[in-house]
Amino acid sequence: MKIATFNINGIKARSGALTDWIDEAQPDIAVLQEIKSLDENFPRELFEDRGYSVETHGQKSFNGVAILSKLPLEDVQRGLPGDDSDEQARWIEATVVGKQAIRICGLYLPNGNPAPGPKYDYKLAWMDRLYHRAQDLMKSEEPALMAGDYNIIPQEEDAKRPDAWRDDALFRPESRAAFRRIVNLGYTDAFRARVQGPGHYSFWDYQAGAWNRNDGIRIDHLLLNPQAADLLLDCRIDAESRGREKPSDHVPVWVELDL
DNA sequence: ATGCCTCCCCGAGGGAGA
Repeated sequence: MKIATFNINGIKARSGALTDWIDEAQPDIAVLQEIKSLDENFPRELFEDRGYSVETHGQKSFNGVAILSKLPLEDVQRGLPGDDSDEQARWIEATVVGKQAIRICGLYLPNGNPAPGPKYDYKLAWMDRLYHRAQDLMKSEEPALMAGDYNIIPQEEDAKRPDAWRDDALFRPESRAAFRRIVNLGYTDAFRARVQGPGHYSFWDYQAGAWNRNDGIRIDHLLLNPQAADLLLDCRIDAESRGREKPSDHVPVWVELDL
């Protein structure tokens, strides 16, 4: 089973690039971030016509996440637990049953810039809530995966120019420590379980020819709990899609699981 | 890079992204 994450930077602007990618990559499941759309405005028929079930958690203009799945999506939950006053649409999860069941979580972690400041405080508070959800998924002892735009550069090797990101909310020590605190519960960064070394990125800025200079960062991740990591067959970044017409600034990252 | 694009709002130009 192929499970992908893709920050599409607006469903309205990306419907063509997204359906092209889906038709070629044929993911069984795709979690999407930054749909920037209300649920009622999401063009679900584009995906239903291709055989996908569609669940969205959108908001007007900003953020918004979705799950597409060729198998039924069960027990759908919207919103990350831990703060009922949080109105930003950044979390959706559902269960999919293949050879066995897996809990699929799609997330759009706050950017957090400028740091320090209230947006950075929100990022770290959100990551604390994520830690608690990750803890519960660990306790379940059932396969679970948390995939999305983490807005975290885990290590220096995950940026072409780490010094340019030193004071950025994506790379500050507190951000990386909060990410490691979650990983250290026992999660596997699927990409790093399959590919080592520098030069592998999932985001390139639209500005200053970042793509042409391969000036990227790796911030889109799939974290697997131990029961899901047992099933890991492969993990890849579809970097090539960044060079196409009207691309997102992120590219898809996917795992193949023995499910 | 306190911002070189691109997205969204809609019908100008500002906020947000990373």
